[in-house]
Amino acid sequence: MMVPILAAIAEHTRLQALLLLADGSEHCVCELMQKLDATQSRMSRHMQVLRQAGLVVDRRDAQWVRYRLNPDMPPGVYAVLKTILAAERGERPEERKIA
Amino acid sequence: MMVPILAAIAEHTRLQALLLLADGSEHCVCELMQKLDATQSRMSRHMQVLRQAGLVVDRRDAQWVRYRLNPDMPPGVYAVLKTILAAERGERPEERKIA
DNA sequence: TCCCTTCATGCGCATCTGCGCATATGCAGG
DNA sequence: CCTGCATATGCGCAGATGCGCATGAAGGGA
Repeated sequence: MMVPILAAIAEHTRLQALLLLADGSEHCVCELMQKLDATQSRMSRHMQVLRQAGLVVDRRDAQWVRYRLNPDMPPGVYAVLKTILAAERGERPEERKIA
Repeated sequence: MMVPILAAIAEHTRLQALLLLADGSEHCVCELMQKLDATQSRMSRHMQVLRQAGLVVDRRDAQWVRYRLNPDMPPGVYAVLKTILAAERGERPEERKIA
């Protein structure tokens, strides 16, 4: 079940976009493409991938499309995303055994 | 930093192999290929990908090569792997906020 | 209605990925 | 040595992926 989700996250621009969206607020494509130095079509397509993976949701707001983390993300997926973003930021995880 | 690691995990056979290795013990390629219904070359190559990603280590033992989880995996990577495997197993994560 | 901004998408291309097939390599036993 | 088992790897191929370019579609304002 996790493979498509992981594949969606396993790309630099998409992971950076998720880091930006992890502040909990909405971000339009134009903001994301500026902050991540991506062309418009590239950014748009990456957001489609994240949307199809169920990681983000979008909302029309006048001529903008606002993206945010999917608030209905399954708990397991949410935990995975949180852990990945923390690791990407270089944060220290809490201790625990693997098995 | 996480993208190459996530890309390594984001493939069905490799994720299943990691689930088997997560019992903490060593497994030879012949065992993995049988349990995962994979051909020999396919299994061998997948294990190379996991090894190059730093997720597993291998050891020669007579004519076998024993694979196990990399005991020197960075804590952040270890936490990510643990969370992904738990999610793949359908386990419930502990609660926490994302940002 | 016309124009501008924002975003999505069809198309073609270069590259990457995963695979099977065949072959090479490493090791043990006779 | 020679044979057999376990594993790695060169090769070529089919499909997937990421990209730029151009265009379409949706909405706002004069």
